[in-house]
Amino acid sequence: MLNFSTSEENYIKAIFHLQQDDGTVSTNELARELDTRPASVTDMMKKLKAKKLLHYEAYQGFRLTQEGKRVALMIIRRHRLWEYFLAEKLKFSWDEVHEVAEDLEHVSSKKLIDKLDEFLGFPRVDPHGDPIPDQEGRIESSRQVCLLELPLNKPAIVSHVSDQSTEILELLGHKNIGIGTKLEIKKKFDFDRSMEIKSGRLPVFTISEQLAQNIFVKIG
Amino acid sequence: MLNFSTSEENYIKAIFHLQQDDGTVSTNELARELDTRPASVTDMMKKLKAKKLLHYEAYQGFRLTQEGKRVALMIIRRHRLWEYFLAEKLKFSWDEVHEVAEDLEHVSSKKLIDKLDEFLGFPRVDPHGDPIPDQEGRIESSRQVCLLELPLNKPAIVSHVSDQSTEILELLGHKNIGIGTKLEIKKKFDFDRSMEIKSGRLPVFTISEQLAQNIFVKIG
DNA sequence: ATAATTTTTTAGGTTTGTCTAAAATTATTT
DNA sequence: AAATAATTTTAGACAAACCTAAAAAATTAT
Repeated sequence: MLNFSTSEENYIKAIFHLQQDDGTVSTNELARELDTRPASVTDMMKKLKAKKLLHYEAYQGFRLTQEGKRVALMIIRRHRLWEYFLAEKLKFSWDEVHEVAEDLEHVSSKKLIDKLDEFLGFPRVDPHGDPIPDQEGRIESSRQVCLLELPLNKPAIVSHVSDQSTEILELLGHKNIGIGTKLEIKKKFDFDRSMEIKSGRLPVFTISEQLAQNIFVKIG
Repeated sequence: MLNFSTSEENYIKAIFHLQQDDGTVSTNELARELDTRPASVTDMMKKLKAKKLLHYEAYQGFRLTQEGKRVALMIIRRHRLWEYFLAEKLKFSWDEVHEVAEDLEHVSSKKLIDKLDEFLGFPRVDPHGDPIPDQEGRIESSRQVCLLELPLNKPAIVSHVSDQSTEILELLGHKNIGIGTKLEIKKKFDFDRSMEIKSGRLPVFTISEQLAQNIFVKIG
């Protein structure tokens, strides 16, 4: 079990997130995601290829090998366990955990992470509703659907918010939507794809297409 | 409040430990402590001087400025809080916590550390008996004494072990000595400065001068 | 006080991870 | 299919943090 630098780990994680299933990732895409330059991406891709973490031929894009995916899942495991710890034990608020976990995830002691997992009671999802990979890298694929696709009047539970910017979190906070919120769609408007939502005993409120796009729910 | 690299932090911490009170630290000393080369030390000393963390003139040795000490105490605070967390919450054994804390201590979110402190109940000493600096960098100076200086038949409590090598920890484990162990010296031999120790209801046992040198105790 | 030794610094090189600018390749338009 | 545009890679630099080997300064011994 090799060890990787913080930088290498950030690249691996970003590729994992960009390549859903078997898609291929482009240099520009990855540069944008990591806020770096395409030339830097190419340099790193060569290094990760040499370490057999990537399938990569010049100009053809890249995707993780099995080994690369395994490494990515371990980084994600660390990240999400720390997020859970920060929210659950240290009482960090939902929107603060990500940044701190970005640092903690690079501390790579396996024993630390497995003992943390045990201490936390083997949680299955992090505070954003994302599943936490187990020691073997296995991940629970929960059948969740984008709020845009949720049928009218079907109760569902918010399980994930894909964008994690301060702006979206502020808006969600204002509308009292968070992971675990139960809601249903009362009306959809074709004109701007906005929708009216009913949640608990709050009065019905409206959300925009852009917002709905970033909210994912689990249906019973 | 500036941020420092892992490497800078390790140098700062090592200097703090080598300069008790107002002593000055030499290039070779520090290189030995950090397992690096004297030339590398000189490079870093220039950098830390430029950042006003060090008093340093070529060939004259160095010591931390007030600001340097403040930074050192914050790193030590992080290190010891994580050690406490690892031992107390994650059930790491005494001799495993140091290595992992070496990594965790470089995650520099102040909020993280203050919340961790609170979560742990504001512990005053880490699992090795070393005091934990508070948010302001204040440290409890407990009046402890080296076992070599403890008078005969005076009960004392083990509060600190200065060497933390696996070898010494193995020996201490074997003799059932740990932080918090109550003991007293029953006999001292001038020939080799070895001593006979009585602890709890165990039979009297002997320890060498080298070992006694590394054990510190608190006297009632 | 001078010579020998030790310590410390300088000079110059390496690796990792980044950058800019230019060249090569691929994709898109006309 | 050729020209234009976009993407990707190469070439060459730079900063951080380390190294070795040689020079400079300080210390110790004669």
